[in-house]
Amino acid sequence: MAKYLNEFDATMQMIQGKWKIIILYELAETGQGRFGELQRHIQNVSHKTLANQLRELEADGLIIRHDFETAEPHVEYRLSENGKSLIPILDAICTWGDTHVNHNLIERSLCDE
Amino acid sequence: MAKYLNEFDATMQMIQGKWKIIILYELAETGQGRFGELQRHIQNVSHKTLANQLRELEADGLIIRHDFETAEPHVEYRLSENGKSLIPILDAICTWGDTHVNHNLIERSLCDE
DNA sequence: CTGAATCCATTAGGATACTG
DNA sequence: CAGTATCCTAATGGATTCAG
Repeated sequence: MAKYLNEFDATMQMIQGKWKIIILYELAETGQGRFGELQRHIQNVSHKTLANQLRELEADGLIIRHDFETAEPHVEYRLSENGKSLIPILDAICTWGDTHVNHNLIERSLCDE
Repeated sequence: MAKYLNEFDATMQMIQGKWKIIILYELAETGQGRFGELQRHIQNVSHKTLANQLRELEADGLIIRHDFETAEPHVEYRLSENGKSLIPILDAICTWGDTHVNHNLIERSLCDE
């Protein structure tokens, strides 16, 4: 059962990162997006951080970067097949959180106020 | 689709942490374990870090801590129902990693050597 | 045995400015 | 527009020591 821990860690490395899943979902919904579009849609992400996360996602083979190499810089990102196959996993995590996490959060938020 | 991102983050917070999943799997396999047993079975984890991760898992409701309160300190940890319900998700992540990650890792390890 | 406290190294990520 | 470089802060986790 625990013999796939290396694969677990490798997968976690890929989806850990404050904005990576938001990026993946954004690309899953829109099909593709330019750097500036992503930055506008994903509020509060800094320029540098978005660039970092995109590079890591690309290095991990989850997204594909297409540089049009025109005079006016134009780059588009989209999900790779690997990236697409990850979406159901992300959905499963969201669903688990929705049914198991909320109550904990509510209890805690009462302590915070 | 992306409306559960808060739940995603909350779930990720719970399972991020260098040893948390190893702890969860260990408890899933053995049923329960004492602090010292966990430290022996999980090689390379420091005393403090194991204590930290156990406290966080307990605070998140994924494991249950039972203090026998005997003269000779005796504490056992086991999965809560929430913790058990998370195992299939972890398995799904492992399985995805097994079928999608390995090749990337192999390609990279060639670069490292 | 279990766990808390202190000190320290590493890393992620934000702010900003600069390049092509 | 897209990307890089520098500086800075907060959080993670390891080593060690102390306490019940």
